[in-house]
Amino acid sequence: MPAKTAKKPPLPADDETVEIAELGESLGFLLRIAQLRAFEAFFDELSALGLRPGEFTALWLVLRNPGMKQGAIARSLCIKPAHMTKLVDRLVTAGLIERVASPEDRRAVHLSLTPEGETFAAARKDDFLALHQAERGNLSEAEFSDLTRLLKKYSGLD
Amino acid sequence: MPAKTAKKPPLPADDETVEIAELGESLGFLLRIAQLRAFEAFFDELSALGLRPGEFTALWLVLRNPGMKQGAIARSLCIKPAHMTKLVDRLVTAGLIERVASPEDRRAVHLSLTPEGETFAAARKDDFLALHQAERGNLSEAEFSDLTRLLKKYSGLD
DNA sequence: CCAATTTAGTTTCCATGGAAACTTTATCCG
DNA sequence: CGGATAAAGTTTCCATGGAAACTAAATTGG
Repeated sequence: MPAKTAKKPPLPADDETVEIAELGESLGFLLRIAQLRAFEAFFDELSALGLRPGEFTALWLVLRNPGMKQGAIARSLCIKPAHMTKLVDRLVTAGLIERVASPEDRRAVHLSLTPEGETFAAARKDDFLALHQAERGNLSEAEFSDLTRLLKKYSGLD
Repeated sequence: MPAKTAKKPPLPADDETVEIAELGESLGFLLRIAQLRAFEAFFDELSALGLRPGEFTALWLVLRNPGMKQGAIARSLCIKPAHMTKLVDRLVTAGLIERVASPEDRRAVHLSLTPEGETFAAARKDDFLALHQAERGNLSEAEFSDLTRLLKKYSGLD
């Protein structure tokens, strides 16, 4: 049986070692795996919050942009309108944010934190910073900053 | 109406420009946005294929690891067993791969390409390489290679 | 100023993918 | 050997998120 040359030691073919081959250069694949890791970090750190990643992110953005229209928040997070409606519903039900009808445009809705939401965000600020540490994983500070810079450039967020 | 100045200068608050703030340093957020871009690249390039990213990836791995057990493929792609069953079902229905009962372990299933699958993979090899180009997007060769290296390290794929 | 178009958000429906329970087979250990 | 446990896949059910159709309101062109 021909030795299945893996990258490091010339492994004999066992029935578990899979040759990833070109996938190791596939950005789509690597991004998906990396996102799984990042989700793990999120839940390790913030599972006690009762918020999922999307909800947490939206809450944070409302904190930083009080009174912004729902659609503007959704676009900046690349969340589709249909999804945003449901996400905001959950945050409203949780008592963290509120919808305010726009005086100038009666179709539009402005989002802001409730007093409970303010309290919640203030209390969780440290968790958020801890999350950034946890997200770094096994990367050095410099590697982490390279990685975020490259991802921003790739995504067109510069 | 005030001119809506672009992203850079210290903007007065208009009702569309959202302050991303700390999210710009959140790896989870950046990975999600980057993955959306990568999906766009995939569909721009390979939409005519009739395969979704996961199916395409699984097919490629079976091509590179013929006869491997279904579970081993699933683990290496971080696909859960339940999902893998459905994904393989679709590829079998499409006539591209086949399940072969294992002679040593009657619970296990080995996957391999059908002749149609072989033909398909051979014909699409160039598309796969073109996809890698498309995935690079606006990154230079060096940046792309840095990015994939950092993602692999972060994901523990070294 | 009114019809046509566009926009904000919601609703409904569907596809993707995970969790848990289950079936069948293999392994472990007394 | 034979019961307990573990493992490979599958099935069922559920949560997440997108597409399309819809409502209501704003804008635009004639």
